[in-house]
Amino acid sequence: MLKIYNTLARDKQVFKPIEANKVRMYVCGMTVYDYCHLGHARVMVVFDMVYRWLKSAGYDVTYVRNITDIDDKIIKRAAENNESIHTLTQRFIDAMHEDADALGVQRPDHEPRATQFIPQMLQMVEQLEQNGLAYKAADGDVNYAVRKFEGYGKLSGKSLEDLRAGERVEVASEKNDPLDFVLWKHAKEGEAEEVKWDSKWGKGRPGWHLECSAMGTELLGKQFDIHGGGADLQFPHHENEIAQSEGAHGCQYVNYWMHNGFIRVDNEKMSKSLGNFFTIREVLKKYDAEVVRFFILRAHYRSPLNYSDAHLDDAKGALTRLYTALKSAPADVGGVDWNEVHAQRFKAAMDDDFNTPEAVAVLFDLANEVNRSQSTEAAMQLKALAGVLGLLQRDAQTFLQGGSVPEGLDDAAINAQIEARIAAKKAKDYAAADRIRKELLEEGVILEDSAQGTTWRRA
RNA sequence: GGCGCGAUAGCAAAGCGGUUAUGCACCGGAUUGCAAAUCCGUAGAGCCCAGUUCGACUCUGGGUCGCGCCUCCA
Repeated sequence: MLKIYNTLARDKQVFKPIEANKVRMYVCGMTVYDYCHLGHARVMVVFDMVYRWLKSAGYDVTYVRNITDIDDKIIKRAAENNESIHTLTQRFIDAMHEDADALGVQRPDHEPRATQFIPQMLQMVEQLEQNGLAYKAADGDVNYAVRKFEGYGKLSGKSLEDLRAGERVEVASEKNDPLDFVLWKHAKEGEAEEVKWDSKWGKGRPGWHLECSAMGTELLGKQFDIHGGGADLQFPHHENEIAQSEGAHGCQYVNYWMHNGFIRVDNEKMSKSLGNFFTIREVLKKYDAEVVRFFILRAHYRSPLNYSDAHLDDAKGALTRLYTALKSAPADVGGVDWNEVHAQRFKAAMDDDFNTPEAVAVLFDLANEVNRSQSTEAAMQLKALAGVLGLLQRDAQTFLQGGSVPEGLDDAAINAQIEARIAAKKAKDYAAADRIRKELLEEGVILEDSAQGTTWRRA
């Protein structure tokens, strides 16, 4: 029985899908004006894990992760680069897919782009206007009248009074209430034609919050099961989505809200604005993508996760132990035997709000079992179980010999040295054998002797 | 200022009202020509102060500290 921590209830709740055996979930994706950083990697990997676990549990899952391809920052960046927003966003969408693929993130069932759902967005604004929740301001923007929506703040736990009390310095605004947010931004002079769409309120473009409500509704319906995103989206983004969708449709929007914790650097949130971010591709130059995925999954998705080379090194060492246990595992291991004791512990952990640290601990216990018993069944079970998390699916030797920086000596050179060392050992010339081993070690190659012969891996 | 989250061994990170989390590092042993890998074993924890309880790292209250949101942010 799966339990999910629902931000709306601030508690773990038993998961009950709207439609038996079907799950419809939506995750806020990227605004594509730059390369993805590690924080984006965490969202992608975490919800990929959720997606995989739901499917593994037998659900028919429809997973939507949107792409914001129209937004102030995109317009600004495109102007700076003197290129069209389409060229800009397409480039970063491609880059995002490369990063996601590297991290073993499965493609969502739908990746809607905001610019392809403008009619649905306008329709929603119209509905909100009819329901008395939207108004056109003097500056031409169409805003959402927050105070007219009962229940505003139910997700973030903020009341309108609290929000007003905590208000920051507000720029001069045409809003009826400073907390109102924009549904439709009027077009400004000098803006490219490609960022303007016609509407009954005049030319303009959609507000960010509106995009997700409209795309979610279009692809998943007025009410769906799970909505995810980073913890920073809880307010105002998700709060506003609720106001829009429930205000327009009059029914509950989402049943379970999930929010992942941040990646931190030196104990501070990694973000564009703080400038302390590392892009995924930057990190992948130094660390194997599976190490990064493992690093993310060995922490609970709601906990903060500090990024540093030391922690990545630690994750690499741990993953190496798991792969070492799989050295003689067959390539094709088949499915998981869910009746086996480790699998049951694994399932219990995953069903408890996706407790991947606990699930990973089970993997280590199973690795110990594999090493002790040399059982092929145990090895197959380990690989199959890890596969549920999108881990350990490569050939163990490939992983172990790949190393973080696949450069230096090539395989042939290493094997030649190993042969030379075997000859030296046969001749009882241990000084020569040790010298070869030491030289290889200096090249980052670690030798391991066993009854079956000598194998090597990269440090 | 308002709202929320967290504090676990050297580092990272979970569960649990009483019985080994787990990984890395450390110590002892097995194995090895010596290593590495592996196995066996030891050691090491729960921010502070109260309370509840036969018993609290785990529950309650109060502190302290850290982080996040209240503006675009995954």
